[in-house]
Amino acid sequence: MQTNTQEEAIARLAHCLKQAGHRLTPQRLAICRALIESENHPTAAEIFERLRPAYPTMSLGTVYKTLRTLVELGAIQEIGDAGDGAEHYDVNLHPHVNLVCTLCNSVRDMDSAAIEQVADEVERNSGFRIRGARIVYYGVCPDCAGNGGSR
Amino acid sequence: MQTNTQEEAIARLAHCLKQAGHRLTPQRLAICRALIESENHPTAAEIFERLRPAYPTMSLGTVYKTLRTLVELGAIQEIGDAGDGAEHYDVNLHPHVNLVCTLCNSVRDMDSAAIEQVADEVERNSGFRIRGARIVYYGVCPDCAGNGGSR
DNA sequence: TTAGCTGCAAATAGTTTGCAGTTTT
DNA sequence: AAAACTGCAAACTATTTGCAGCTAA
Repeated sequence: MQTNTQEEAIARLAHCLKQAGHRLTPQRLAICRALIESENHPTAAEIFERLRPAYPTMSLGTVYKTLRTLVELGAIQEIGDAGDGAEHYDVNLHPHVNLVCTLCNSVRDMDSAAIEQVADEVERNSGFRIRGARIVYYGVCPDCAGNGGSR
Repeated sequence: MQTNTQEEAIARLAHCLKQAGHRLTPQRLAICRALIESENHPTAAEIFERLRPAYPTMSLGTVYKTLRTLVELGAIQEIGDAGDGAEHYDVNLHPHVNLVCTLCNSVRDMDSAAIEQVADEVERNSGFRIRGARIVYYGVCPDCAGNGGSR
C-alpha cells in the first residue's frame, strides 16, 4: 500500500543528497529506502540488520555516516532514544507527535492539532528561532497493554 | 530569589527518596540540591563538577546512580541530549516545553497553553497510556542570536 | 547491626574517526 | 582523473556495573 508515495519519499531523500553535492551510492539509496519502508522509526543498527541480507558488505559505519549526512541536510530527524539507548530516526518532517512504547520500544507517529500551534507559541513567547523539535510521549501502546501489559 | 521555593523542591526530592525506602546520604542530598539550584538542566557531569569543590570525594558513578534512582521514582525527568551527547535532567514535572539552544547548549523551560492539551489529545486518539514526555524544541536563543548568531 | 550506599576501576555499548582502496561523476 | 565514498578496525565517550569498605537507619 502507498508504494508510489514511498517511492516519492525515497526520491526526496535521494534528491536532498544530490542537491547538496553528495554522491548517490547504492548503499545510500538502500539506507534511504530502509528509512522510508521501516514501520517503526529505526536505529542505525536496525537499518544495518535489515540491509545485511541484500547488502552483505554493508558497514555499520556507512549507515551512521549516511544518517548523519541526512540529519545535517535536514532531510530526516533524530528523535532520541526509545528506552533502548540508541538514536532513532524519523523521516516525517511535518510537526507531529512521536509515541514510544516503553514495552516494545516501538515508535509511531501521530498527528496532533494542538502540537501545530505549539511551535508558533514558543517562537512568539520565547524569542527563540526554532530549527527543529522532538515531541516524544512515552507510554504503553494498545498492543502491549492488551497482552499482559501489567508492566 | 525564591530560595524557600527551592528548599521546598529539594525537600520534595529528599522525600521521594525516603518514601521509597532509599537512604538520604549527604551525597544524594547534594545532588538533589544541585539539580534544583542549577539554572540549565544539568548533565551528570555538570552536577559532578559543580559538587566537586564542596565534595572532593564525590564520585561520578554516584551521581549517575542517584540520577537513575530519581528518574525511576518519577521524581525527575530525562530530556535527552542537547547537542552535546549527554543526557540532561529536568526537575519540572509539569507538562512544559524545553527549549534547547544549539549554540550554547543551554536548556530552558517554557510554559505553553497548547502543550497541555496535547497529552489528552494523544491519549484519546492513540489508545496509549501515557507515562511521560519529552517536548524539546531546538533553536537559537535570543542571547546567542544577539551576539553574532549567524550560525 | 545490617542493608544499602559510596568510590573506584573496569566493563559496556553506541557512535565516530582514520585510512587504504574503490567508485561515482 | 579527482573528489568523495565504503568498509574495516581502532578510538572515543557516556553510562553502567562489580565489589570492598563505609554508614544511615
